Amino acid sequence: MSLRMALLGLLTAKGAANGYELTKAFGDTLSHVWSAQHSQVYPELARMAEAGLVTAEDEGPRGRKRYSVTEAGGEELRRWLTEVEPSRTVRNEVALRAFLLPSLGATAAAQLVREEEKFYRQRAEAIAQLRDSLQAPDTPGFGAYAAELGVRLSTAIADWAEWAAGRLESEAGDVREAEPDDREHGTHEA
Amino acid sequence: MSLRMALLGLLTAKGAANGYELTKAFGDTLSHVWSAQHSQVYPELARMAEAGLVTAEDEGPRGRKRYSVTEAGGEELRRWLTEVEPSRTVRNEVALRAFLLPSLGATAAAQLVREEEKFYRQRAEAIAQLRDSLQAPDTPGFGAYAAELGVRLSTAIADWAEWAAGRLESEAGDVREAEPDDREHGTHEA
DNA sequence: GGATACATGTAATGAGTTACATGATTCC
DNA sequence: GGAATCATGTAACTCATTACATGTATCC
Repeated sequence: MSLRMALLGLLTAKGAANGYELTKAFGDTLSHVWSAQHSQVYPELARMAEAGLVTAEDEGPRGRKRYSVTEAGGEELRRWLTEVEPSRTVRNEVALRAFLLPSLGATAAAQLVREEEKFYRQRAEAIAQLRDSLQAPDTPGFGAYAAELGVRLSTAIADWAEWAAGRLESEAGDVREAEPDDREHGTHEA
Repeated sequence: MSLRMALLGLLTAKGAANGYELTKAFGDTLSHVWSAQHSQVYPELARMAEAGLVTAEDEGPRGRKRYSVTEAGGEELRRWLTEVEPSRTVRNEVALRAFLLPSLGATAAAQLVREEEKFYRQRAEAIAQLRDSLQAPDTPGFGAYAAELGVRLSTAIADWAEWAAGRLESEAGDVREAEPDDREHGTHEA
């Protein structure tokens, strides 16, 4: 249902739009929230029209179709938000990779998380910019709350990666230090 | 591939295990990282055995099968971690609902995010407890990095919800204040 | 003997990705 | 006239959920 709700929300926020425009939104503004390809969007819009949640106003310039939310569509969105229990299923590849880190050596693992840090630091900045550009204009608040959440989540991942990298690097250092050295015969052990 | 890698990782961490045990791990320790049902786990293990990533030692007490990672399996896990670009696709229902919030009134929206805050505050605490229980024992570090990330992400969501609720509540208050009052004709406007 | 947990599967359906396919308009 | 962008679809496949189906060991 989430894709359907995302589409209803987008149409509520932007007014009428066609599938192409909605698909683009999943590629830019909505990319840190939800994603979908056009091959998923077009059939879903057709099903939604059949269910009476949107109306299709056929045939603009090229074979395009302009969709708008119906009253039933708005109602359905409100119902979903307030009455349907959010899906709490987690399927987080970053976290999965974090879980698997110990199967790598400390050095390789540290390198990996350093890259994660860089990526999410950049993403946080990009979303922050988007959020700030969202201040006054068109739609009342749409995107602002999501952008704020995006910034906080990306920052949290980057901070975690920084912490993990530090830990792994010191671990790698310890191992190196603890290794026997040919030129010296240390008397203390780890 | 993620499910496959999660299974390889679990088997690396725990040593040999059967599908039932692995499925349970997705329900508790791994639930904030990745999830899967037994109907997905059993066929995947069979495919992995066929691909030579794990070996199945048939027939324990009840028709059970004990799986272990092969050398090829370990190699495949390392290869995936270091050479395969992580999937950055975001499909986050919390963020989606955040995006859709403005389609609700401020009061209803505030109530919703207060519930989110409560939920994620509790989740953060639960994972923190798991993390702390993970200190010394069995597997070297498995789970510790993921748990730390889980705590940070859950806390970030709870903090965001707290912030959003505050904002929405003051918005709701402003609206109420700005409304004309019968007993008084206010001279100042919002 | 009955409930609960252990243990493994398959089938139908839905959600999502990648690839195939087509055509119109606009900009240069 | 050719490239880029607009615009919409379908087909094959993979991944995930829900429901159906079956049987064993253990605890009380």
